[in-house]
Amino acid sequence: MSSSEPKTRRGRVSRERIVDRAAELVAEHGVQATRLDEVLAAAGASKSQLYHYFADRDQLVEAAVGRRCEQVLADLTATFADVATFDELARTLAGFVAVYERSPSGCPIGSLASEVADRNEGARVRVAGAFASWERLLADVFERMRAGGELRADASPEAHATALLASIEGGLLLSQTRRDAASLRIAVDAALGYLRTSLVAQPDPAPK
Amino acid sequence: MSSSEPKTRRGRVSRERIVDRAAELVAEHGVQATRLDEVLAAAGASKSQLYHYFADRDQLVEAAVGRRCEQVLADLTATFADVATFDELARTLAGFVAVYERSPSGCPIGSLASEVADRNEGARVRVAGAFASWERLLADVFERMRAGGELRADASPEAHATALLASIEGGLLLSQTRRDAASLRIAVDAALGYLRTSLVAQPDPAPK
DNA sequence: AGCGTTGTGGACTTTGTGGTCCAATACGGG
DNA sequence: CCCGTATTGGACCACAAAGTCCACAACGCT
Repeated sequence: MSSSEPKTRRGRVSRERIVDRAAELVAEHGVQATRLDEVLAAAGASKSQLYHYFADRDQLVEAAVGRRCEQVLADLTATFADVATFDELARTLAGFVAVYERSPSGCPIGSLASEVADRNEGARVRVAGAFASWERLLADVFERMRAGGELRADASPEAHATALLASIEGGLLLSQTRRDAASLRIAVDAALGYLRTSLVAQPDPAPK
Repeated sequence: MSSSEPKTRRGRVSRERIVDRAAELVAEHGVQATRLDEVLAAAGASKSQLYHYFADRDQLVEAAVGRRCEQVLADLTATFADVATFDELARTLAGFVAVYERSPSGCPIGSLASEVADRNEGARVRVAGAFASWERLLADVFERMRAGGELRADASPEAHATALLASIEGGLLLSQTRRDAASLRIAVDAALGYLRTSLVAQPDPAPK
C-alpha cells in the first residue's frame, strides 16, 4: 500500500534515479538539510513517484544513505585492495590526509552516522554495515601483513582495524571542527605508531 | 535592534533561564531537533523574550551549545584533575567506558560538533574551544606523568592528547552507530597501548 | 484492439516552526 | 511619585516542507 517495489523496468529506472539524486544531495548537504522537493527536482520526478516507491521520507533517506555508503565503500575497497605492508599502509593513509587537506569536510560515512544513529534505524543499520565493511577492509590489510611475516601472529587484525578506524573517524571529526588537518594527521600517525607495536621485531630508527 | 544584552538583573535571569533550558534540550535531542517553542515552554518564557535577547535561532543555539560545552567540560575537568600516572589514566578511562555502557549515546561534545560544524559558525567555534580545553586537560595529565618520571621527555603531551581524544571520539562514534561498547573499548585500549610506547623503559609483562 | 495494472503529473492540504508586532507591565533613577 | 526604558505576553504571520489525491498516460498481456 504505502510503498511498493517497482514492477517494470521503467519503474525500476525511475526509482533508481530518485535514489541516486537523493544520495548525491545527502552527501552534499547532509540528511536533515536535504529536501524532498529538491530531490524530485534534481531527479525530474514527481511527488507521486516518490510516494509510489517509498512509504515516507525516512525510507527514502534509508535508501539514499545505503547508496552513498556503497559508493564510498567502493572507493575505499579500491584504495586498500592492494595494501599489504606497513609502508604501503602509511603511504595510503598519508594520501588520505592529503586529500582531506585539499577538500576538508567530515568523513562521508561518519557524518551520516551521527546524523542518523538516533533518528532512523534503517539508515543506522546501513551505516553500521558500512563501518563493518571498512573495518573488514583494514583487517584484511593486517592479515596480509601477517601473511607477509610483517605483523606478529599474536596481533588481532580485527582489533587493529577497529582502533585504526576509530582514530581516523575521531581525527576527521576534530579536524572538521577545527578546520585544520593537523589533528587528523596526528591521530593517524598515532594509530600507525600503535600498529608498529605489533610488528615483528625491527631495528628502531631513532624516533624523532 | 535584533538582539541586546540584558540591562537589569531581572533580564539577565530571564536570559539565563532560556539558555539553560535550551542547553538541556540540545543535550537531549540535538540541535536540529530542538524547537524554540519547546525551549520557551520549558523556560516559561515568551517569544518576545527570546527575540529580545537573541537575534535569531542560530544565536540561541550558539549560546546553548556554549553552555552545554561548559557543563561537560566542568565534569571532565573534575575527572582528570587528579590523574597523574598511567594507571590512574587507564582506570579513569575504564570508568568512562563503563559509564558509556550504562547509558550509551554519542559524545556530548562530539555529537554537537558534527551537527554544528558546517551550519553555525559561532557554535562551531565554541565546540572547537571545548575540544581544545579537553585536549589541554589530557595534555596536563601527560605533563604530570612526565614530571613524575613516567613519561619520556621526548614525548609530546599535546600530540598524545590529540591522539587520545581522537580515539575516544572515534570510538564513541563507532559504538554509538553499532550500539555496542566494544569499539570504544578497543579504541581506548589501543590509545593506551600507543601511550605505553612513550613511557620510560619498563619490564614488559608479557603482552597477551 | 481492449483491459487491467503500473507509473506519472502536479495541484492541494496540513502542519509545524521561525519570526514579527504591539500593547501592557515592571523597574529604576531623579 | 513620575517618566523613560527594559521587559514581557501572546496573538499573528509567512512560509517551507511533508504528505494526499485523483485523473490521466503508458505499458504489457491475451
